[in-house]
Amino acid sequence: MHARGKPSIVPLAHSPCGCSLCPTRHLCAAADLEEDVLPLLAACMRTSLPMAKGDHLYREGDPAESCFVVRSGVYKTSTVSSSGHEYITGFYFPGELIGFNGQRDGRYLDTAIALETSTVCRLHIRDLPKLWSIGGGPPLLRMLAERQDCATRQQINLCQSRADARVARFLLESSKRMQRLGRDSALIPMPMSRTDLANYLGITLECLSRILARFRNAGLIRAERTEIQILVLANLESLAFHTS
Amino acid sequence: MHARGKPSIVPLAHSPCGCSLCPTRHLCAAADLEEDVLPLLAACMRTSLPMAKGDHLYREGDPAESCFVVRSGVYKTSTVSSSGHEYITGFYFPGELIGFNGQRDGRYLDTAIALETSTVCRLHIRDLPKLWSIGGGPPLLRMLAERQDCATRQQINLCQSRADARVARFLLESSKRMQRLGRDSALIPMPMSRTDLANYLGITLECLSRILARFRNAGLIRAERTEIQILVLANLESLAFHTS
DNA sequence: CGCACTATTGAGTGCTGTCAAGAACTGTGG
DNA sequence: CCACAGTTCTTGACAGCACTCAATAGTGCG
Repeated sequence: MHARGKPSIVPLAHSPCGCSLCPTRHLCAAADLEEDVLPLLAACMRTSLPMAKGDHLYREGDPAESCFVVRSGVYKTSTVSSSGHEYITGFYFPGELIGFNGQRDGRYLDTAIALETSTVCRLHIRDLPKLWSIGGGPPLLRMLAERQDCATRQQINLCQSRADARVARFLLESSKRMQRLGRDSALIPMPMSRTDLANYLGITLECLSRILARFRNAGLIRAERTEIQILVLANLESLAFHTS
Repeated sequence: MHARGKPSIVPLAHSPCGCSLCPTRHLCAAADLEEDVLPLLAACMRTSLPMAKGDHLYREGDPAESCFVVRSGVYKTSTVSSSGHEYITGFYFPGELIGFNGQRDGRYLDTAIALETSTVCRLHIRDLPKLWSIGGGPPLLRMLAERQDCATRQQINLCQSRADARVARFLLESSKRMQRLGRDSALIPMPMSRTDLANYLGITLECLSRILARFRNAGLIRAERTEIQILVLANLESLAFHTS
């Protein structure tokens, strides 16, 4: 139940981050701030050393002294119910906030794990006043609202009883994410296992596998182990919003 | 599609709120602040006049200049997908934050409607710095994290494919809410229609009706139109977490 | 190259969605 | 207080889809 697959807990040592030079600064709070404020923002944050696939950023129940913004790579969060079942609650790409739920009662409510070599920018909670004083308040709130919206969209997706609609919507959602990152919006990276994705989508592994096969046979996608290419966006969209 | 059932848009006129006298002050940000700071908190907020059942607090797409804390009554939020289908995204009881998603891009992402005679405390976004300066920052963040957690829990609930488990978990979740409000945790108010609840739970109206009947026949609950009484909590819990 | 893990494919059962009808409730007006 | 109409909720029958169990194929790693 308490799978301590890797030794390292919580982030690694942190080096100061040069927001001005960060290739992903247009994705996080830095996007809302003037160029000359970025050094001040950098003084509030610390960039982690690269974390390896499978490393824990934090664990459910750990004291929550920080929240994080993904700088590179991908993370997943999961939580364990009282019945012992594990639920994947989200995937996080660069520019996305992670670990804020710890502010509810001072302890993280989920576990965050890197899905590939990844880095985060760490914001210590005690530095929040400093962040606020340099005008970082509104951008932080914007990112919080974004995270909220992401959860709500997934909530809506899960209300669709049809499994193929869920998968289609996941692909469309991912496509928008890639577009936001300035990447090819037709090329969806799949760093997570099929098991994790099925769990996240509330369907079984077998069902997901079948649906991907169906999509592939219909010529809608080209599905590989670690990435999916969208070939016919329109058909995917009609599937995603098909009532019934 | 654009159902303007009621004339009044956004809140009604606001009167200053006396947080010190508020019967629900231990549920919102006021709970984290010292007694002598409450007048300062009150200066940041405005309490609405009572809103009638069916009144809109705000509508999807409206400019988002405020967020709200429910002071009394119940609200629901809903959003309309591109296909025109409506989704109920949440129910909000006293002390719960609502309308914050508007901070993502300055416009509300959902529509909020009162389910019974209700009031809210309004926080204007331009007053956020003032709120922060009196120490209201951390409590606000706590409430944001709470809202986030609520969405995540619902997301997890919807991952359960079994409809009876979803209903059982909704009842348990509601029970905890009542406990938090200091009410009878076995008495779940149902101000929403069965249609809205089924929508929220991602099942059909008929299925929800059948499950409630099944629970009732099994002696687990006493189901009325506007409230449900939990009779055997343990059995409900075993249903909620029954794997499969 | 062999092993362990992950992913795909197949067959059968059960639950939920759909369609349809009937019952109960709500609010209005006499 | 009652009658009535509209809405909301409950119950029934059937079909389709996703889950379960089971076996096979593929992948990554030592």
